[in-house]
Amino acid sequence: MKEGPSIAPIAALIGDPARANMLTALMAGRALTASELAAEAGVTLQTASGHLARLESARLLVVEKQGRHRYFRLSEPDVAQVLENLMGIAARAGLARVRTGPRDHALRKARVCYDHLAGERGVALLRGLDERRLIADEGTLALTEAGRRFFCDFGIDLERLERSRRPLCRACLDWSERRHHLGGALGAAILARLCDLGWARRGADRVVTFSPRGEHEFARVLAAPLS
Amino acid sequence: MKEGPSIAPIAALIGDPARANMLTALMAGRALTASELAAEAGVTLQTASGHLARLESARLLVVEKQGRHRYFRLSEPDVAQVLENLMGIAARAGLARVRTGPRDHALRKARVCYDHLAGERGVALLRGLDERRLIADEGTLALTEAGRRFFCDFGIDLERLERSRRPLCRACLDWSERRHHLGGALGAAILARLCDLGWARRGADRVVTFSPRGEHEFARVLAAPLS
DNA sequence: ATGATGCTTCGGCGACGATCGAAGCATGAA
DNA sequence: TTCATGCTTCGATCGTCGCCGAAGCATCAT
Repeated sequence: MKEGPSIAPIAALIGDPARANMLTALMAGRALTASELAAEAGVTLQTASGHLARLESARLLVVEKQGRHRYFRLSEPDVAQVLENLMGIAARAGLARVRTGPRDHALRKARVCYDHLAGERGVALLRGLDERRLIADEGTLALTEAGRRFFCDFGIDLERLERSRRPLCRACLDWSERRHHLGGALGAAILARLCDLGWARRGADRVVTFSPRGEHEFARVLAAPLS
Repeated sequence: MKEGPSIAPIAALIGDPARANMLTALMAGRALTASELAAEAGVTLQTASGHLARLESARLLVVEKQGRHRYFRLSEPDVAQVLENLMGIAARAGLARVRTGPRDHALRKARVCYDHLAGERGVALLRGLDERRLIADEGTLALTEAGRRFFCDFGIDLERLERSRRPLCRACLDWSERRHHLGGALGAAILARLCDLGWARRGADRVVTFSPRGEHEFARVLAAPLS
């Protein structure tokens, strides 16, 4: 009846539990096969196949064929962003999952949000960069001169990041902490570097685990103490 | 089966056409009555009543009673942001509304995105502020010293804005332009000031119309030429 | 070839939920 | 009080869509 693109079909697509589970699983940033996604969603393969076809034709997912496998991943970062935003709203509405096991604790501590660090550690990272004046948070985020030097030393190729179309720093709202963590190209690069250095490791799911030494170094040079 | 808040119920709520129409109507930032929303959605009053009750209990909407009327509005800016993000995805999926009338053109030109300016003019505004070095866009947005002085002269109380919890500048993705426009507290304040000055006027729907003089002044002191 | 694996298509079943008519309950006006 | 308006609740209907079993295609291995 009105104007603008119609959001209902897209939202309805996300609104089915099986599809939502698949999309959530893909927020870890890895590409998964149809069978894996069927298991994640708790449905049979033929049901999952139908769902995936619909998600793909709506361009929420893109597919890559490799032999007999079909690997699915989220098509664009903004899809991940919508999902993360929805989690924030769901958390406020009190729609936490019933099964809140030990993994849930690990998730709140440190997890992958599409391709950057989220959870307690993600929030501590942003606060640490702010307190160290490596990033200026004047309502929004910008790299300082000191920050520029620091990240070059830290082993991140800023020039390459800036040539991409993606924003360098982006404040991303954390559903578990209700505060911002660092997204954008820099956020992704930092997580990648943490893994390269062996300070952290990305698990099969979205959980990020720190090594003892990594935890120590992370707190020393990057993060703020937990508040 | 997994972890984190479950997004499916929230997305399903947005995924019904009637509810989506109501939410879209509320993106204009005004509070509307149940009857008005029923008309927007094209359903009877009793159907709308049920929808609204569900949207409220999920905290997507808040209600305010005034006499025999119940005024509904979006509960938080992040709800509006999810809706705008969904529009972006829907636009990419090619789900434009069938009825693309003259109002659609007006909407693409200038519209309200929750409480700030969007559309061609909104994008031109952000680009103009950037080119004039009033806002620094180093991957993300921050007010410069020159910008701080400018907006004080322009009649915006920056100190008040900064005391609020809301971010001052925020890049908001525009579904029609596929580029960023300015949101956040400053974005909202600028739109309000444009209306105070008589340069622009907010219509009953989301359309923003500029006066001839307002259009001229807007282009002179704020916006960039249309690219 | 033969079989195994990964995935898709088809058909039918079942359930959830969107819808509206009718009745009920408030609030405000005369 | 009496009536009108705005909204909610109830009950019943009906369409849509998610689901799985079974069969059909691909691709790869032997």
